[in-house]
Amino acid sequence: MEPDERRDLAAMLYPLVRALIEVEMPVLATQDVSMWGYSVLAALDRTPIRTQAALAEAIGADKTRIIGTLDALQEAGLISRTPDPDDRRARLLAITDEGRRVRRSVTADIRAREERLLATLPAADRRGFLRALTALSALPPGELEEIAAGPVSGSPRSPA
Amino acid sequence: MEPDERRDLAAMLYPLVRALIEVEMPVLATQDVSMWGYSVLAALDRTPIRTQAALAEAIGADKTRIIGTLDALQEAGLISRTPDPDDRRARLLAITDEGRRVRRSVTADIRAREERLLATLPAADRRGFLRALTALSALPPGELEEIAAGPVSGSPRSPA
DNA sequence: TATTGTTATACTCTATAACTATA
DNA sequence: TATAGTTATAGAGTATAACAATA
Repeated sequence: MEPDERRDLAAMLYPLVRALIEVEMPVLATQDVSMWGYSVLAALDRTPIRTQAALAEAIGADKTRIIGTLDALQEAGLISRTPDPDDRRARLLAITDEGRRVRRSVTADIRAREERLLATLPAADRRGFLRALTALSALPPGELEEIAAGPVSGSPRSPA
Repeated sequence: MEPDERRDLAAMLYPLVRALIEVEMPVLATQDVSMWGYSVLAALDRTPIRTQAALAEAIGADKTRIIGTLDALQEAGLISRTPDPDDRRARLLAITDEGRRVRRSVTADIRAREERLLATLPAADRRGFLRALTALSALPPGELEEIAAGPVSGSPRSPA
């Protein structure tokens, strides 16, 4: 048996995500939200956030990059963005009822499409795939790279 | 039990590929090849290809996009690019011995890093993950999108 | 006329730096 | 002075169109 006759993970995963994004696009279009807009709605549906920078970090984006997205979402009434009375520099971010409705609708549609895909896999592989994916994506930022880099020699504490 | 309490596949996979690419970058740098350069070497190591357009298609790129990559690879002596005597428009593409060496070296290093990552997963999940990933990435282009879109009503043949 | 490879152009996405308003 | 948000600028990556050589 040659168990290692496989392509690199990135080589397999890269086209896969591109295809999955293609799948999501028409769903997002029906509700007039962008990919990042949907990502913001999903994050705020889990919990409100106190600053835009924290939100950007939470969804793996840049604080300058999500501003247009937030403008559009607010304009569409899907999120609220109110200055914090205690610190008027910050903007308190929360999802609205309408935003929640849009988010739930999009998620349900995407989930249905994903399930059709996953249904083509053997049950055991499907379970393992989802469990592995959940575990890997739950790693804190940078942790995956560190594990891949391997164990370091020398004392791990007090570098200077 | 609520088996569906998970995030969207793309939401989990997107940061994962970004992290995996981060992992590959330093490895590629040691051999002075780009991501697309490595992709080309991997494709040509499987089989020589008769035209640049076919190569581009094989690695999911655009024929105009890989030209600079091919220039660099040829310049570095990692591939050969000779006009086809039978059709002087076409360029016969093949990997060189040196290209093969570079490719093998990069793959071995990347594989070692990936294995450290996969070692953090339970064996059953790891197997399922790799099997599912292999199956999904083996789908012909566009097939995944079609499966996700679901069954169509109406006669599937002779659309016009 | 059609095709292969190439070059030129534009468009999208992202990253960096500079600016404002609050603290 | 430091921080949250914003705007402006530039860079990378990608897609589209036009072009030269060959068939």
